[in-house]
Amino acid sequence: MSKTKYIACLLSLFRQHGYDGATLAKISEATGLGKASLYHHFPEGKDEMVKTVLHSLQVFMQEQIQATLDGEGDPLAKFEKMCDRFSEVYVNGEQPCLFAILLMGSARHIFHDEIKTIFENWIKAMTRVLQEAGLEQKLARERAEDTGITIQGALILTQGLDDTRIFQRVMKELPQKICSDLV
Amino acid sequence: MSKTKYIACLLSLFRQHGYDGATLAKISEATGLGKASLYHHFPEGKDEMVKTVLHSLQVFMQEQIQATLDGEGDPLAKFEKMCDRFSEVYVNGEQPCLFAILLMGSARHIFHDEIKTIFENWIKAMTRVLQEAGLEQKLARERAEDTGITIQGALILTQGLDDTRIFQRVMKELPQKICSDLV
DNA sequence: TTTAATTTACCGAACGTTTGGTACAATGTC
DNA sequence: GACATTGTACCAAACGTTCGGTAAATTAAA
Repeated sequence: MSKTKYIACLLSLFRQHGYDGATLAKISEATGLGKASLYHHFPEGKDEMVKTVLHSLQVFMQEQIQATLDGEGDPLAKFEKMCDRFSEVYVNGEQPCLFAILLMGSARHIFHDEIKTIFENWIKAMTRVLQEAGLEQKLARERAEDTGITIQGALILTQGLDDTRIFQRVMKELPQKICSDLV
Repeated sequence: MSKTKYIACLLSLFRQHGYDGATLAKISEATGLGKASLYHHFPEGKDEMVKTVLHSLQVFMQEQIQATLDGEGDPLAKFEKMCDRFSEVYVNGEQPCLFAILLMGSARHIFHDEIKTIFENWIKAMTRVLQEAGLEQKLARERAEDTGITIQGALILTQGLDDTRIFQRVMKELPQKICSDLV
């Protein structure tokens, strides 16, 4: 199994069980790797596994989300593509967000800086789109924040009410809502 | 120390450290009770502690939030009062939401039903207000959901970006946003 | 009103289990 | 032969939980 496969496996485990819940025993079983092998690939242990997963998510955000936002096309099309990507990632709200899981977990302080950077870059990319579309700096930033808030909140409520229709509805309406008053 | 004090102490601990992070050792230290004594007050252990805290939060939601929404006054005033209560509870976004913490944690399945009920009752109460204000059933329900989404999302983003101004801004704007087109 | 019985609140010490992590020899691969 | 990879065995520390038992308050019986 390749390193990429291991990372995908780890991401799945951490999303399912959280940081504390994803024990080395479970990780060992899911990857098919013994403990010794896990420590061969991730010498610094569990924290390194999480950081590796976070790094791969940072790359995903850069290559898939920010690239889309910074690329060609009208704002509406960009946000629609962004929402499509997130719908895939979160499987229509069925799966939670690893960032939220880590932020709400016992090890939040260990990974906070990485997550903060990822969030900040994401919000900034959205802000840029809205500024280019004619929105004043402050308003653009606020609307970008509101977009992030909506997606994260929809994931929480979808989990809480156990109803993926909520996430699906929100993601369908979101691009229009962001761009409704743009020129 | 009274049972009420213990519950407040437990709530604080679970919000700070999460379900797994709040170990019996920490709980023992924070409450001043020995581990064995904790099992006198909560015979079923840690899970019972969480369930007791959840029950107290359910009471809070009923007496403070739903009572406000079901009471007298215009919709805007009701939602303003609701947002004020949440601003207190979450200390302007500095503190996370226990529901989100539990939903994102390893023990989510244990407490999911309780949280679902609390969420559902909250959303329903908001829906009622918006229906009485003239909104059609489906639209009222969706706007109530969006309100819950906004609050939960604001808490996540505030934690992630480590900036309480986000939560404060959102909570200030939210009541107007909900009621802007009501008769 | 004293005394006996019971309940309530509490705790130190230990339980068995699981945790993340390590040492090292064995195996595969170039 | 050299080096990456892995299985086996092991560890100390921490986990939630339970045990046996004490001190004080409450209730019942005399």
